Amino acid sequence: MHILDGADLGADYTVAQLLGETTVRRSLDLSDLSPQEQAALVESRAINLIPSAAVLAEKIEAAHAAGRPFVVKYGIDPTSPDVHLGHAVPIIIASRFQRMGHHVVFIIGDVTAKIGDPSGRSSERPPLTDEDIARNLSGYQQQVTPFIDFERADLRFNGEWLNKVTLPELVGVLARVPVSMSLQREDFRTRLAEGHGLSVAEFVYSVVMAWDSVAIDADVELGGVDQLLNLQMCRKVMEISDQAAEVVITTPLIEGTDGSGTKMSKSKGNYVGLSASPDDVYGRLMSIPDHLTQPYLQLLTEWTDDEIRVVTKRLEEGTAHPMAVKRILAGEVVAALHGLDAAAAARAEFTARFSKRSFGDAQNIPVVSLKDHAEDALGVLISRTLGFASSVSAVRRVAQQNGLRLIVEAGGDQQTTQLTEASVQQTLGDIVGEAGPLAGAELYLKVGRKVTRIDA
RNA sequence: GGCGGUAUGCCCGAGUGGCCAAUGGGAGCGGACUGUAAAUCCGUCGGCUUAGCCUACCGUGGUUCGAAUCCACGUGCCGCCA
Repeated sequence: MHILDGADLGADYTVAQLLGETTVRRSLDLSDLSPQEQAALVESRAINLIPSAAVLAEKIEAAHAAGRPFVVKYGIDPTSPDVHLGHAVPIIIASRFQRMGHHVVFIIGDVTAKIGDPSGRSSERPPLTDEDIARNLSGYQQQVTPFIDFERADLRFNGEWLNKVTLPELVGVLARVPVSMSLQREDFRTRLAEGHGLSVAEFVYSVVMAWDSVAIDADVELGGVDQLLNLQMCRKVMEISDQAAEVVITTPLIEGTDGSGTKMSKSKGNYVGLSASPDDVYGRLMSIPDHLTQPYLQLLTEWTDDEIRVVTKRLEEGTAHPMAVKRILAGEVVAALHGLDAAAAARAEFTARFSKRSFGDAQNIPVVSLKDHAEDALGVLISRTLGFASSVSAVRRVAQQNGLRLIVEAGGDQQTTQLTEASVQQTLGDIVGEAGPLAGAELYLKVGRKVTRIDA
């Protein structure tokens, strides 16, 4: 994108133009790329590509020559109802395969979920029930819809074939899989060494999921790097079953928004949910440390390596502001999930609320009606009604630490009054009353970094 | 099945009869500084009608003027043996 070279990356119109271009890309047809170009495009975002990009290109060519669909497998573990940006990384690769004209098959592990993928686990995890699986799956498809065209993809439950596997079949395959292959895994060895449980079911998990690859005769399988060992087992089992081993592609795990160096995960709270609101997605991305901007751009957008290089260079030279680039990233992700208009709106909201610190322009602030809550004690209102704090004591603490403020905004002017701890017990009506006459002014209540508007 | 160990606040982890709402670290929260950054510094971190009161150290009973701390039983987890 030529715009990246010279333009002011902080300007709204530049960003709008840029996002417009990348949005077109997200649905761009890639089927006219040669097999080699396709392989290279995929390789540029992968950590492992086993055995090689050349083999991937050959397989694409062979499928084309034989007039059969080229099958890309992606396994969904229906263990959590929330999908976040970390999951989006391989999904985006799947989207590219789809746009290259290939056949993406999502495998929903209804049977394997009952075993529980042991990868990276330090202890056994509880198996899921059928209800869990159904609930988790229902949200999944909806959440990845921005990336995947489900009209053209397959969604299959592995119970379809796994429920029919006979014991002799299973034993037949297991007999040819060396135990050492699983024992080499560090996570298993650690668990055994530390005396944590490891069930035989978990031990053969990878063999069971490999059955999926055999069942659909996969050409390629995608997964996060944490899946590498499982994916290699898929290759092994396909060979045992006299099929051509699939090409394994692993994608990086993105670091969490807190910059702690650990991967994005729900349990650490350092994630951006795909179903989050535009403002939330934008805000969470703005809070990532600067050094994550570049990897995020690479893994979550359709930017080319060249484009990322241009921006990185400008950052080093100081001709682009780190925050401006991060705002573009935030816009990219919001545009992907919610569309261009939402991205522009989130950008404007962010500017109004945090950069100009004028709340009048901000749209999505919670509102409290003075009429309805005049008799409510402030502390109760903030903790119960607004949910800004976990308890009245917490509100009290914020007040003690000068975080509780009443803001009167009239025209462009702001007047801030610090509220004391005593006011936590006063009613909202009394506090507003003390602020004096308010003709034509807007009232805001600030609790730490959270804000609410008070409507007369 | 036998023997031994262990169980503390969101997490890790001190505390072995009163000075314990409980040391320390992490997370969280607030303030300063900023780009709602990051890093840093300071503060805070059970609840409530907050100079006070209430509920808490796996559960239930007990000893004691007084227990997170001692005893009994139960439960979970861990180790060794079978």
